[in-house]
Amino acid sequence: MASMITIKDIARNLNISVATVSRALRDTYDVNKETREKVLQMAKALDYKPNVNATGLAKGKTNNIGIILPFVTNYYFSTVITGIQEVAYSKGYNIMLFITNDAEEREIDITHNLNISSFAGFLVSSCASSFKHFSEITDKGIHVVFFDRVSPTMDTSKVMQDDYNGAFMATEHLIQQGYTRIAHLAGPRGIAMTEKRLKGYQDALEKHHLPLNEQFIIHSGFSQECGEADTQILLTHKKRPDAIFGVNDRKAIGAMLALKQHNIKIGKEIGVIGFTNDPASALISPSLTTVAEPAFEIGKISCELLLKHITKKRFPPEEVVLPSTLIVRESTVRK
Amino acid sequence: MASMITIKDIARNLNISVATVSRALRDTYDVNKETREKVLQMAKALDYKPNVNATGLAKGKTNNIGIILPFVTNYYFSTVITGIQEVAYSKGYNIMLFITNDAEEREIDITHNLNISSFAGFLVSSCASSFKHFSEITDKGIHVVFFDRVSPTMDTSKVMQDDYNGAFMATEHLIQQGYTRIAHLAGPRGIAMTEKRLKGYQDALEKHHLPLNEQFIIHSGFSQECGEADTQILLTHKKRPDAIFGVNDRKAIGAMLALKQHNIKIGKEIGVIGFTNDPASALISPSLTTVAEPAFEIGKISCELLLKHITKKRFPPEEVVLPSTLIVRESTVRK
DNA sequence: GCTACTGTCGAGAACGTTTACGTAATTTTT
DNA sequence: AAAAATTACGTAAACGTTCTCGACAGTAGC
Repeated sequence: MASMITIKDIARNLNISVATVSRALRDTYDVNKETREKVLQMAKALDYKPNVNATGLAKGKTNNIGIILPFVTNYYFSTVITGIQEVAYSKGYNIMLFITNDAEEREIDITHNLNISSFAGFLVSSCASSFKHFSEITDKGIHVVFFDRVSPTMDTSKVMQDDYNGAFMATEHLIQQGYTRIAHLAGPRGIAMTEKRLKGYQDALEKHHLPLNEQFIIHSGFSQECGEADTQILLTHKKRPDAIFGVNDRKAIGAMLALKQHNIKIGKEIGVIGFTNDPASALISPSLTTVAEPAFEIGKISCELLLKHITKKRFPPEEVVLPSTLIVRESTVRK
Repeated sequence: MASMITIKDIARNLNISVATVSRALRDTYDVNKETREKVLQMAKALDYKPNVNATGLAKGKTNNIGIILPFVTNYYFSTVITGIQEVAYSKGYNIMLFITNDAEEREIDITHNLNISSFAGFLVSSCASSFKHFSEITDKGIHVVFFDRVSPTMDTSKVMQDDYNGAFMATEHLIQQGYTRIAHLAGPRGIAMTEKRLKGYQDALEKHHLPLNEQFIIHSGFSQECGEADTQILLTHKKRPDAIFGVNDRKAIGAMLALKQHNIKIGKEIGVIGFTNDPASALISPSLTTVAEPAFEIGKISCELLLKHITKKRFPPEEVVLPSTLIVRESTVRK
């Protein structure tokens, strides 16, 4: 246990009280600028760093923000984290990372084991179907901002990409390319994001008077393996789809792998489109058409909103929907 | 400020002292098992969660481990984090994330602004050339374990993949495939990892009596863009290389993109090999031969070592080198 | 010369825990 | 039956801050 420099050391060296040192270090009021100078100088000389535990205890709040999300090993979430970290760092907040592995029990376990009062707030992308464990947090006055996989019911700020319009654009793009039998590899049921993308897909079909084939909609997890397996199922139908819209790039890439196994020409025979703009989508061949999500922006804005909730007394919840943009590549060109 | 349940509430409800409650909650000694039962029951009933700031203050230590690394948006680091998080979570430790953006000043800034005594230890992959800011941490008795980009001089535990043998294997594989003019897209100078992979490359050439061409070794950053730019330079040489060994997959992928621009057949005309086994390496076409790093294992073992340092009084530093394995794909097959 | 400020500072309680020490009650030893 | 040891618990200090009260100058107003 290294004996750290404390406020007392500064006080003793300067022959003043700890109260004055504390004020000099933080406020500017009620302290002579000369003594303030001396304190700051001494603090620097001794390389004083405030003890965050003591500060947290005394003030009843900290500079920690907790991030709770399913994974960190994918482009979208890791980029969101980078965005969050960018603003958190610049404002002097530290981030604490909690990974749920996309398992609801783990998510609940994490929130229940947490001493939530030692957090300034939480940024979360939930994999749960119920949000009770989060309302327990907001009930105690700790702010939560959701991103991506948001709670449809809770009255908090939420930040997300435009899932509905992105899916609509994706589907409409396929239609405009001449595909008519469009399947959708959807996400797990009950997640708002899944439903919005599904709705965008359905509405685009309806707008263009294309029939809605229930067999062409398969719900499963978000992984590449799910996309691959689901596509194998789609290919068993007597009347195959001629295009596949993946709820995300990984499922779309899984679909492409399955198609390649069957020697089906991607684009020409069956079009494929994804969602995310994972760097891999540009590298795979044929390159994958996709809908880009502004992941970094989402992280940045989520964190900014959370900090506003933390610092402003009354700041009403906001819902921010960031535009998604279509990126056309090779996997949806017909000729 | 939500009034949280404290140890005092339990004590008052049970008509006992806070000391007894504290002991009942933590130790088993010096407390009757009946009262202990009652305390645990009451704690559960009140949904008591210990205040980590108070505990940290009183005990002079915490359960926070800090992770300091260059990026989070790539396969390797995000997988390492997942490994770290796996063991940290199971042992009740929380992880605090610091991203340096691969900038030395930022790394130094982070360590200097930290109240390091509020951490149990640090897990770091450094982008710095000097390690003074880390020895300042270990000098205060806080443990640091390096992974991947380790300090060559500091006496701490270190965990890394076998960079030398991996690079040696990669180069030898190219030689065995019949490539003779092998270039190396190296990492930044001064980083131990860069030097080890470079040495493996050089030694493999030497073993097989191939000339070492200084023009075929280019040092630059770790990004895909660097790999692409460096390859453009390589292609201007009168006598081009017939194979390229990238210090990591991203640079190798950058090389592939450059080669594609020149309509050079990858594999047949110029072989390409990477290092990491980024998922993208399997998706790009032709698929990229690479040397796989056990990223998850590295995270897991790093964290385990750190926890041993934290919990055991005298636990001497260990250096763990995990084997790298060659994964042969299409980018290095000649015919 | 008296009151009323204003500016600067210190004393001390408080935040929620842990822990060294003391003590009373009980049990064991002799 | 007295002495010693053990068990179970409480008291209070400590951890490093913050913050509410004053205290005490000095200044200004009358």
